[in-house]
Amino acid sequence: MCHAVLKKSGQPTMKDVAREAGVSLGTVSKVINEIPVGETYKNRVESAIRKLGYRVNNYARGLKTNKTNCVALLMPSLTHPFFAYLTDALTESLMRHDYRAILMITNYDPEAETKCLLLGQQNKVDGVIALTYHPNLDEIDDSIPIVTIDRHFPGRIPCVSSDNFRGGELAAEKLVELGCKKLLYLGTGPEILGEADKRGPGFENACRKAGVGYDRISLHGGDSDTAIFDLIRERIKNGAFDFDGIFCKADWLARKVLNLLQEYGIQVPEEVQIIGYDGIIDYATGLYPCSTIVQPLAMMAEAAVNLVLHADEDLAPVNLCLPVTYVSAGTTKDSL
Amino acid sequence: MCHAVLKKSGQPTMKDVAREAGVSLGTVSKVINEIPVGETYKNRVESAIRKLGYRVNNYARGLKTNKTNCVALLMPSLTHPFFAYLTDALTESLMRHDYRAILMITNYDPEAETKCLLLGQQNKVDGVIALTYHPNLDEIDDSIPIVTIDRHFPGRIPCVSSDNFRGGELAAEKLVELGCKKLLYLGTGPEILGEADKRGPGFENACRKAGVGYDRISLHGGDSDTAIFDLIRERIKNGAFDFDGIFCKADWLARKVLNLLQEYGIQVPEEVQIIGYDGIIDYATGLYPCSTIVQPLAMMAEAAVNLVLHADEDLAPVNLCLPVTYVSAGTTKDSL
DNA sequence: GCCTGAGAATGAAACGTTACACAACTTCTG
DNA sequence: CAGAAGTTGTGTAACGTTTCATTCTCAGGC
Repeated sequence: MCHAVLKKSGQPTMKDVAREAGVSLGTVSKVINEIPVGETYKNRVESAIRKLGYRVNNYARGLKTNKTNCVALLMPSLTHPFFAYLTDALTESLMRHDYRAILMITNYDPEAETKCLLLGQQNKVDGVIALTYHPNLDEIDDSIPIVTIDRHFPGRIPCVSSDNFRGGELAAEKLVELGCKKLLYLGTGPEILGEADKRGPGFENACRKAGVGYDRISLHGGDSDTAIFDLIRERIKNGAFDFDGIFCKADWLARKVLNLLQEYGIQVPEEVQIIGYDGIIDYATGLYPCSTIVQPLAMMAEAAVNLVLHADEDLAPVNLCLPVTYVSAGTTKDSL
Repeated sequence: MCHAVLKKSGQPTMKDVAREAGVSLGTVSKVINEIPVGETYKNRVESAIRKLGYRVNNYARGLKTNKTNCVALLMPSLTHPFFAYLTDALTESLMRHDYRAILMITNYDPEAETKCLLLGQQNKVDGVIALTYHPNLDEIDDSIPIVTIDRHFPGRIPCVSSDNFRGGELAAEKLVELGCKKLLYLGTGPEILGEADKRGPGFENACRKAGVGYDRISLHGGDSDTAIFDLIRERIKNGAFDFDGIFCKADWLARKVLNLLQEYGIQVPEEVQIIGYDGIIDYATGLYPCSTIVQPLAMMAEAAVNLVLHADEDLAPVNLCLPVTYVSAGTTKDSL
């Protein structure tokens, strides 16, 4: 019924709407951007938009306004549940704010991280939320705001993380409270690279404060490093495994250790209690995988999004540590 | 040392490069797009680009060429490991092809699905890869190619999935081969909505062919439907649970059923054998969560990306079912 | 030596928006 | 009722690219 004038091809543009409504381009623009405009004009434009099925072309708009409503998300991988859940929360938060998420997977590769950061700039994203390891920030100019998660870079790049130090403390406090006499930390070495590495110092701090003995076994490679398990096996065989409480830097690690101990007939939590970190509820079982320190995932995502979207206002605290909580779930005596 | 002429603000543009190199805009464009150009000119332009740190503005380019090198990814959620792994694979595949992934989370909400599809059009993505349930396709014009995963819509929208029917058959065949006499399928009802629902018919087909008895208990709500577990409990209590082989529509369901059976002291795999579907290796344990039918995730991602990027050439088979494999992992007798 | 044609760089016109200066019209005010 | 002030819509110039018709240059052929 409504035979619009044949266009060469493709979607209708503002020009078509203006012609259809018998108004100027500027008026159409105002209606679209919700700038007050006379009632009659507004109605005419709106019905023309409906009739033609007009939709704003975000690329033209982005070119003109230099604002794209896109944020790049840099993640090492989505196979790690923490990253997957975080990405889910970040994306949903961005969408609520009427932003789009451009997802980039870096595979823990510094070169890829740098490349993605540059790609973000080229794509004119309004900001970047990055969970990275060693990007080369020298190559990145400061034309777009960057917010990191779990990684505090020198300079003024804001960082969002859970309160890792406090999380470590909390784990130690709980284990002591539950009767442990000799504790073990399984995590990264003493050198602090990311915020997550502060779990160890927090743990050790609380151990000292409580006057309880502790030791550490360090993962040196990435998550695929298995040397740590051989070390534990060794100690168990030699009778040198005299710990009754273990804090693991992540839940997946806690699960692996749990399996390993059970392999040797060591009862958890009766003989050894284990606390992990992350607190991602397992999709399969609907349960926490182990007793754990829970990161406030939704809060972290929301905070990161807010920081990156309001980066210009720079009333931002540079390093945001959000509160963690302890949850008992099977690998500590309080869950019996 | 190199004091470039002060620009009003922001990144250098092609115009700046042209001025710096003493050539025309067109020449710069050619160099950038790798269109042959005289050696001297090329060198002059390239060093000007390096000197100024010029980067293409993808928004200007997109406006002009109507090609954005972006593909929208519609996912219900990233908390389901299958979706997370799939998104990971899709994103990596897209990046290899020099495309960006715009991630959209729909939360299984048809309205959100429709909205995201429209948003994709407005954002001028070059295509959409969608794992959706009930979007309102009427509102979507065919200005951009859509490829679905696990969901075959009437019309000419190509669909990529694992060979769900064959997967169901395979599960039944294996259970029979391992000595099962009475089988059970836990999955969706007989109505086929998505490709995944064909696991049931495949299973039943193989059961009939093998002449072995089978039954079905259907999940009616989404993954959060717990009625099915009550039903199983009921049957166990009544002594009406006489199955020795169960095929579950997903690994997470198999895990839950496994836990439930163990709760009642039923031995797996000795008394009852279980096979799931998906085959996502658990990050925590590094193992398959149960004996399972493995979907060819990487292949599916690659296929979906190829289909969406070459949609115009339309030599595309409309419904692509990729081969599945069986893996034994603890819940069947062949893993003892 | 003139003409033709190939090859190569140029310059202007888009692409679909927004923003701003301006014009046209109301509405007050004294 | 003239003029100022306030509204409200119009038209045009960008934004940073690509594209294509055009111009320029230089050989080669007759």
